[in-house]
Amino acid sequence: MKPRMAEIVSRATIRDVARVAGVSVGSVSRALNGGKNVSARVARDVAAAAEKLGYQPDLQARSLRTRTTGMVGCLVSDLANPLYASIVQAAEARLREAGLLMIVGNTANDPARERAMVAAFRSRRLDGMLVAPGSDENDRAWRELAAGGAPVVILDRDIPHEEDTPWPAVLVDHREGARTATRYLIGLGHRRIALLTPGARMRPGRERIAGFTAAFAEADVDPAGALVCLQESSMDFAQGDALALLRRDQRPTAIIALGTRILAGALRAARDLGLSIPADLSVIAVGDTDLAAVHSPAITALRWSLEDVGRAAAELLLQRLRGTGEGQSRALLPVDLVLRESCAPPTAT
Amino acid sequence: MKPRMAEIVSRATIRDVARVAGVSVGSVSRALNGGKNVSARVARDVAAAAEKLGYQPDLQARSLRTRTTGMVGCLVSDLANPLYASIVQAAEARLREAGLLMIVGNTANDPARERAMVAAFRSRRLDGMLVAPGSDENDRAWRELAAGGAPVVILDRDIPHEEDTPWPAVLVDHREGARTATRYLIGLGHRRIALLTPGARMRPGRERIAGFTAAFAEADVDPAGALVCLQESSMDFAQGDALALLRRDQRPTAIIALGTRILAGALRAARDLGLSIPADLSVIAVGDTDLAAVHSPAITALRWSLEDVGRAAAELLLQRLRGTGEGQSRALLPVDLVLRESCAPPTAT
DNA sequence: CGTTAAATTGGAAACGTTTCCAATTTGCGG
DNA sequence: CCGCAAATTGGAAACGTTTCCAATTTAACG
Repeated sequence: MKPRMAEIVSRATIRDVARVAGVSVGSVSRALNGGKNVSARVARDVAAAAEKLGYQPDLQARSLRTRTTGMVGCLVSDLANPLYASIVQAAEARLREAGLLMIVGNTANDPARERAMVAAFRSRRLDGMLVAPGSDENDRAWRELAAGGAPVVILDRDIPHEEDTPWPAVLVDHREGARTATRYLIGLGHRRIALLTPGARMRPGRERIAGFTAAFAEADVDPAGALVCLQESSMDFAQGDALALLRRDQRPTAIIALGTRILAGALRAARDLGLSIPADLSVIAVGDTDLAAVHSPAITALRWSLEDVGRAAAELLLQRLRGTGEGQSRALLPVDLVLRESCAPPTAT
Repeated sequence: MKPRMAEIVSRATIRDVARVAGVSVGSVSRALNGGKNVSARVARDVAAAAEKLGYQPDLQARSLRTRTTGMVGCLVSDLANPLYASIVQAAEARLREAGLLMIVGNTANDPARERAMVAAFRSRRLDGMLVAPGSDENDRAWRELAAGGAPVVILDRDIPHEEDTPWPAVLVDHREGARTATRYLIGLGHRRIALLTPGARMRPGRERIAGFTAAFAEADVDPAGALVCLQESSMDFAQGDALALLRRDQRPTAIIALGTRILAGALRAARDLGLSIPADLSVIAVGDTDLAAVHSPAITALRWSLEDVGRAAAELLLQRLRGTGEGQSRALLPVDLVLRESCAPPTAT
């Protein structure tokens, strides 16, 4: 049954183009894609016919034949978190540039969801994946991932690998960042510093703790002053903990707090106790959020480029997809300390 | 060439399952999908074979046959903006629940990109789309969109429509929100109020301005006191404008400021001028961001549920996809005023 | 002009499904 | 046990591409 009326929505296929151009479908395909081995006459006629019919190839069908979908998946635990959102955005930008579409999935740190999404990605034959697993623990999902054959790039996580070939990954140097921040505070004279960060379950937290304690060790300061407080990433929770912390006899004179929620909780706790920043309490934010930049006083912060993370991840993935020379398989991005108004030497107590 | 070695990554196809189960491919398909018209024996054998081979159907191939991809597109102008990120996240959650994958695209308000993405979505035969265009102006992209035949849901925009059938859309009642906030300030005694919001180019801005002026009109207050300041969404810019505004002879005694950046600019300007909040200046935030909640004093804010927007949009789209009864085609979500500490009667000047 | 190599072309076979259709089997009532 | 309807089954035709292969045309060269 040939298309009859304009109202029929069914779109022009390559066969229609072939008919109109008076050539074979094979020639149309060659003319439109390769451009190689096709005479000027055919090229012209095919172009005209395609134009006339408004032909757009069905990429779905092409995928079936070429075994490549032009789509990559991206799995994060919390899309609404500006941290991830910026990374995803940057990666999407780079991938789109390369003609790829990005499929997002929110895992909410739920391993079951992670597995389900990985399965969905595999079933849809996605060309590759960007993933930021909710935990470093060895999840069945990541074995399946490896089994799939599609290249995978890990975002700021340490996924256990079997042989001596680590996963391609984009990492942020949280350890060095935390070390710098801590050293800075110690240099100002602080001896009791609290680090408020979520889970040691994941690489960023672990690295930060390592850097934090390393700074104490190398400055030869009593390590008892290094207070590591593991947090859930909720504002109320952080506020409660921070309150308890600041009410102690020997309260910390400085706080290093992650992200937006925990930082916010710490700031509120300080306010509730009438502690002024930086006179009574120094504060460093981990992650340069709007909140840190805009707060009064402006909060000194550890900053790394989320755009770079996303872009680097996309780049790494593209490299794998093209299979060109492998290049290097990991990127380690630097963390800077941007000095603002929230740190000062501790007042003698 | 049959698969020979385990190392060959090529996956089991339906034909392999058929061979192992000793039935035809048609039966396998029926057994695995419909389940209807299939004998117990075949069902058992097929299930066993599929299990044994680790068969997973190629959804790409299925799409070709069924003319449905199980994927929907989502186009926003700024994924990194928490406003959009939360909406996208909520929509993704609902869609995944329904077994659909979501493809995201960042348009950066660039009409060319919007068109390109729409074309890409069409070529990939996506089942539907969620879009938040960068402007309400009638863009060629939206005509193509309509032409595609796939259902489209608009996020908080007014896209011109031709006949009397408006686009399905999820809208937020910014007008009523702005009206409530303004009325509240007028009730406190304010007579000169500034509204800092970006572009009247898009529905939210337009609606806010309408609600703002409506509140002045209905309270019978001199409309000259309603100062609408159109803003770019940049902190520095907002700060400069706010400074100029607050240095006027008859400076506003209250400010309604959008989002994070503009609000931040306004707050900084107030601080620079030594105006204390709320004694010298009342402030209302449009959008309940972390900044508003955490600032000292905490900022009274207009709040609406981004999750609801995303979920409603997904729901509307699913409804269309299922073609069930059409239901209603637009949702209007409420805006609340959450009272905090940043508003007070103006001091006599 | 004749011969051979190179370039172009048409036709058909994939890719992995679903679904139609005809053929076969099963079930049931008499 | 027969006949007929219903249920099940196998085979093949799509879906819209790309790509292989053989056949044809064009080009090149002596």
